[in-house]
Amino acid sequence: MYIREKIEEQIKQIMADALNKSVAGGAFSIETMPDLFLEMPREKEHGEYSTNMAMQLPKQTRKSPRYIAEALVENMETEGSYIDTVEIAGPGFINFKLKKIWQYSALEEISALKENYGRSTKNTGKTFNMEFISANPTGPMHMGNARGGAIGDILASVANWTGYEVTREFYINDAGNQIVKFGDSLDARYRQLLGEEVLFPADGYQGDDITEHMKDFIALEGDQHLALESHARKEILVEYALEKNLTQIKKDLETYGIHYDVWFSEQSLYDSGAIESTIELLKKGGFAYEQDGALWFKATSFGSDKDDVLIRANGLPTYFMADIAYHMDKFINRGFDRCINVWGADHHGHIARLKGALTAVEINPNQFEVVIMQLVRLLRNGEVARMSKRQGKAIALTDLIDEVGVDATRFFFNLRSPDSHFDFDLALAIEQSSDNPVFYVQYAHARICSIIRQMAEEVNDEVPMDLTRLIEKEEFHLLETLSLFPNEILLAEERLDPSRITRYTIELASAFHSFYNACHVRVEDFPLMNARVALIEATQQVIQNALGILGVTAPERM
RNA sequence: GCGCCUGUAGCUCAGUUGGAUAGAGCAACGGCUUUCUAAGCCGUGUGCCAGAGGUUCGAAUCCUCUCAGGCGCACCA
Repeated sequence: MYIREKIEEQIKQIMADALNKSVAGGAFSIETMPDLFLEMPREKEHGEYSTNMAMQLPKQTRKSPRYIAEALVENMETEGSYIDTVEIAGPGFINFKLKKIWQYSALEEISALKENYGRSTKNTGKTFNMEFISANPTGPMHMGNARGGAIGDILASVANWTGYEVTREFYINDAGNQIVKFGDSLDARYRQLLGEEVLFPADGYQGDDITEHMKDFIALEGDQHLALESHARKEILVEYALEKNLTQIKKDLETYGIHYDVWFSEQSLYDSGAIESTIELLKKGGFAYEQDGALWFKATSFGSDKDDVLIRANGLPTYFMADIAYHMDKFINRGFDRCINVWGADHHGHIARLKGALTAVEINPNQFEVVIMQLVRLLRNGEVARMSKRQGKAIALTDLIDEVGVDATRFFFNLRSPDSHFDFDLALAIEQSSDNPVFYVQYAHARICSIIRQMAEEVNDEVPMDLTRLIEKEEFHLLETLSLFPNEILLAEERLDPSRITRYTIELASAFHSFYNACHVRVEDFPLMNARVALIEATQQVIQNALGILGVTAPERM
């Protein structure tokens, strides 16, 4: 348990005791317990913690907030606790100021836990499935996948730091309509390249990669497949190109710093019979019915405004159908406690129906959550450019990484909360200026490493370090920021918002840079110097841990 | 028409799930280096929190409506 949690628990206990004593002493009477809620006031003068408990009670006690607060404070036993002073302020806040030693405890925790500082056991023993990107394997990864990749991968790390056993998973849409289109497109290019006059399908994939695949394929196998019946030929072409694409996708994502534990094939759901058994289950439960030759799911029974097709009149299951079977596999066959998906905003309409379907097959829909990210808008020369794989104008993920670098790409795509609409200004991202906050954070880290290198010979172990010598306001601010790291990870997990970690690194770097400009580490006074060395080592450690979660490197020199 | 997301400083965004005087970065201006990395630090402004009602001790935050932008509303995914 970290120092902040210890203190918070202690204060809550003291609050509860004071409440009981006040009631026992006849100051007022209550019917229901108020929330023992602590907040961290923005203003320094209001102390480290504050509670609005007294303001929750006037209604049931018929006393004024200030009267209640005074009674509570009078009955507070703070002896031997971290609390230094208790004050009543404003309309009835009770503010707690702490003894400064608590911040030195935070520093000691970091020195002791090192690369594990920030980890917690909140979710130990539970499993967490993180599915993200899951793009059609019909072409290379593009910039639109970069945001989902960063969010999903970092959220997975965050979950792991809170104790979850995490599985990163990519769902390969290697079945269904898109694959049919893919096959049609490949086939058309194949035949065109071999001199046949064929019309390219209007809704086909027009990207150069399709043509490239077929050039390579022809170089390997010639025109021997022209004679085949079209269906059989497409199957061969798809198998060839899919394999190529997947290999490339895996390679590109590894470059981007993403490693998946599971690559789950949609086709395997058909092969294993999972689709069929899911259909049977839905039918048996009375959640599926036939109409117009199709099989429908009664989504309206679960709050949707219309039902959805499970199996088309042509006999082919829909993507929705496969998705139900897929999530049953996650929850029932593999027993995940929690499954999180990252989806683009254009898919938000699917959440309700999939949750409905999960409810139908007796899975608690609250175990399934979707992080909706707003789509990336690409700005080129101030103009909005749409990204579309079909038009072949998408900027490839690899191109983006080549130009901007992995660190900046991941950092930038996780800088804002998934909810926020995001403009990716190509010119700005390519420009490696100080506008890019990743440099700011890395610079802080490199700066510390540089000092530590130079201090290595000078640290005097004979003289004990004295942490209580750290008294400058910049030192306290840095200590306080360091102590917030475990909190930030828990908040990022609770709110499924990994961007908090990125913003935290900026805050921490800022606190360090301020310290650096105000205080010298290399001073004559050895106890102070050793304490400051401990402080910057802790800072270095936390920056390293935080950047590690982000998948961004922490350079020792810049 | 219906649903979801968004609307906060000139720009990009935070805002601890309802708290006290609404904050950062960028941009603008002015300062800081005989000493550990100036890719840094310090200082100076700006707000009808889109708008109107409501809920209560208290609202950027919750509810209703209006306006603006994005995304959905397929036997596509």
